[in-house]
Amino acid sequence: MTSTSHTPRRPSAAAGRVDQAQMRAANMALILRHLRAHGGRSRARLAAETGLSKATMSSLISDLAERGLVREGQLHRAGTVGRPGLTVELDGRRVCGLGIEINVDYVALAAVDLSGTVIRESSTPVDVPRLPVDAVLDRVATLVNRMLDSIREAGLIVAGLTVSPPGVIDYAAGSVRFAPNLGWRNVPIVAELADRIGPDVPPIHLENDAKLGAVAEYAAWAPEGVSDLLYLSGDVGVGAGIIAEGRLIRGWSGFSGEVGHLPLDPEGRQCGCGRTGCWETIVGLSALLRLAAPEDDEVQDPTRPLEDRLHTLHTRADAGDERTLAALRQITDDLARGLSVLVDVLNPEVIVLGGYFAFFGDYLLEPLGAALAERRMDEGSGARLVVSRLGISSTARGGAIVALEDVFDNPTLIDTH
Amino acid sequence: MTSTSHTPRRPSAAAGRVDQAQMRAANMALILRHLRAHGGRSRARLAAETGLSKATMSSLISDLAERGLVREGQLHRAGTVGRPGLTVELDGRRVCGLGIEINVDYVALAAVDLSGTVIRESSTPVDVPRLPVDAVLDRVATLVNRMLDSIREAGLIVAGLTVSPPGVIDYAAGSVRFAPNLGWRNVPIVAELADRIGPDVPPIHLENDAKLGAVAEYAAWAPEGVSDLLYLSGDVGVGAGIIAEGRLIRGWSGFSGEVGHLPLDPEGRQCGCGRTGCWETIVGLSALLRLAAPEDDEVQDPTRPLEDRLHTLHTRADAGDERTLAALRQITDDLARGLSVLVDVLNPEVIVLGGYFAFFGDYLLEPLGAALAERRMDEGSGARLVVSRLGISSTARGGAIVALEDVFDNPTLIDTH
DNA sequence: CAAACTTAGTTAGGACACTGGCCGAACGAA
DNA sequence: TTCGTTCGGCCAGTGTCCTAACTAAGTTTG
Repeated sequence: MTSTSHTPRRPSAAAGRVDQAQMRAANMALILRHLRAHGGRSRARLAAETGLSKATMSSLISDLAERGLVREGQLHRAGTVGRPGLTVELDGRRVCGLGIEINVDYVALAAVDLSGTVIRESSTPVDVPRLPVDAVLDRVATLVNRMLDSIREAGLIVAGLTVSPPGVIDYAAGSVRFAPNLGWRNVPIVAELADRIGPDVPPIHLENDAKLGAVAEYAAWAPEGVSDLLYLSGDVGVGAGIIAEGRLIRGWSGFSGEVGHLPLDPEGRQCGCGRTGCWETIVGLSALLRLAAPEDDEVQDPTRPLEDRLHTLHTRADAGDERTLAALRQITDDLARGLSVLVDVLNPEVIVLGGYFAFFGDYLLEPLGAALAERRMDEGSGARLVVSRLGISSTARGGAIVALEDVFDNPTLIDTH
Repeated sequence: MTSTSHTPRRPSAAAGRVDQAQMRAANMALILRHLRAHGGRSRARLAAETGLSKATMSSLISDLAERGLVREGQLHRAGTVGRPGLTVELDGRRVCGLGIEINVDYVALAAVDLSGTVIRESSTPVDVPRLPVDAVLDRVATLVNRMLDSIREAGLIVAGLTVSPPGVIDYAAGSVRFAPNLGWRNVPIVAELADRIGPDVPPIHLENDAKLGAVAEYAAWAPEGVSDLLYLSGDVGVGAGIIAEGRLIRGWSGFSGEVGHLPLDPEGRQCGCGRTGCWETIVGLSALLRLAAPEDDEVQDPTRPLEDRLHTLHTRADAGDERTLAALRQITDDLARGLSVLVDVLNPEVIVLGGYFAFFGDYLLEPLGAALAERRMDEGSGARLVVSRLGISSTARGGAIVALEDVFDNPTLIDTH
């Protein structure tokens, strides 16, 4: 259990073998997922809905209860007649996952328990680019250890950690290949953190922010039956997370959804990546600020907190400031062009806008939706466009969920009390 | 077994339940896939490689052999000492799948057996747009019935059919929603064909051509460990098929990979779809012909067979004709722009060019590869660019493979001899 | 040339997971 | 109070995979 796992899962022959233990684990997993998707219900109803027999259901539920993953709730009157059942529901008091977002000027942590409740959350200002890598890792490890202690004191097991650095990840090596905004290059973050976290290191996963955003949003949409979702994170950089048929699509080497550098700007501005015409040069945060205000305007002052600056812009838009509104219109147009590409390629059912796009959702959503609808080739090809409700914490939250996913895949990973 | 299944598989709670029969079926499926991916080998080696015990392997193999899915081959000397093992390999003499491509001017059929061998192939000229829908369906059914009879006479079971119309599909209804080049609208093709094929109708699947091309190509690449592949079909229309982590990505309603209408033409030509600037207006077959020759040139003569016209163009290019070469260069540039979008979004390991792109592979491949490599953000983000070797039959072949996939998913669908 | 060794495949016994039927418990309705 | 319904537990039965021992068929060694 102290092994660090950071490689993306690949289909492999050995993994496919099924024996009785795995059969039982798979059925236990089925019950957990069913409870997560549809909420608490009686054993009898679970049996009917999953197709398992009542006897098996009783056995599996008592097994899950011994592991502290489910608990019995109140009596529940299903119909009008007959003996009422005892509600079985996910028990959040035993297991949680922990997500760690390392960003340019802060480190955010979020712990989510098995029932999906955020039980711990923290955000700590850290000037990452100015500090040596070692110092940052020490700082992160301290924050993580503190939270681990607090969680464990409360009697919970941490099923896993997910670290999310803002940059290009080498999954196989468990390292950050390149994080321009941090000034990091080839940092073996998984091994370094594992060394600094002790003595019991939960498995450490590594994933990028847009993918984790997609996971966090998908957790909210899955109960409604959505299985194809696209998450678009709007920050200085722009990235997408893709969920297809309920699974996170990572691509061959984890670079799926790198949409910030799609060549979509006909005027071909210079991008930080060295190429020209990248999408994020026209819809990224810098583009909004540049379009909405002159260089010496307060919203372009990097010493002011970003949230305040966005708030200022939003207030101006609300007051009818023409330049701000024009900037938002421009962003909308350019966003629509890129989104229409993503819709054509991926055909998602739901598109979730995150980051600063979410902040300006009231201005972007409607015209964007109209622009997309206009391009619709056919009923069914259009997507529902919504705004993230998770805010800044979506990355850390998604990380926690990814870590928990291991338990939902195989509940027997958690030992009996 | 006579039910027609055409809906895309969706994750569902009931499907997840595992019992002992499914455990055995899953292990049998594992063996079949392992044999398909790695070729014939002894029971002992299969046991070691899959993780199953030798005893279980013996039992499963004899079960599979009774169903006619595997057979014993020659003695195979693994090491130097010890008893030599008997090779177990896929047996193609019992089961096959049948793919049916309905195109504008022909209907192509391909039957592929369990071992991946194409055992029947046919292509029949049919002037689909000129004929009433009923007449076309009658004609298709006749062709299918004839091939079914021939296959069944040879003692094979047809595990399933896959029909591929060139148009927008309604999976849920099993119908062709709109096929502009055929003049079809709302044709319930699955039900109509099921009625006309008798008396034993295998399950009928429905899938579009680019997706089937991807499936057919993936079948060739999977043994090399590729699990993320993009297939790009180049015809008058342009479409993509996406394989991610070994699975065909259909999108929410089956419209994934509709890349022909990506807004990538800065000059914004009018497209048949009603919008402007669609990718296929600059890289589709019509664009090549328009760029390479004047309107009254023989290559633009629709009465000549397409293959001849392409051949003419290729000969001209070989002879150094400047206009043809310039056209190919232009196509290359525009193709690269779109492909780079797809690479950024999907991060495939392999990109397979099909259709007319494959025909001009010797001119397109190298400059395209260079253009993509130039845009590479990082090692690992680049994709291998190759040309399809399957040619025109890839759609029908992919259809046959899709039908066979049911057997690879659950070998117990095939009864004992 | 025969005994020892090595590897392949089969057989027997055991552990274990799901099923199905039966039973008591708990409740509403008559 | 009695009947019918539903919930959940219990137990025997079936079937799967696993381990271990065994037979089979070669090679190597003395």
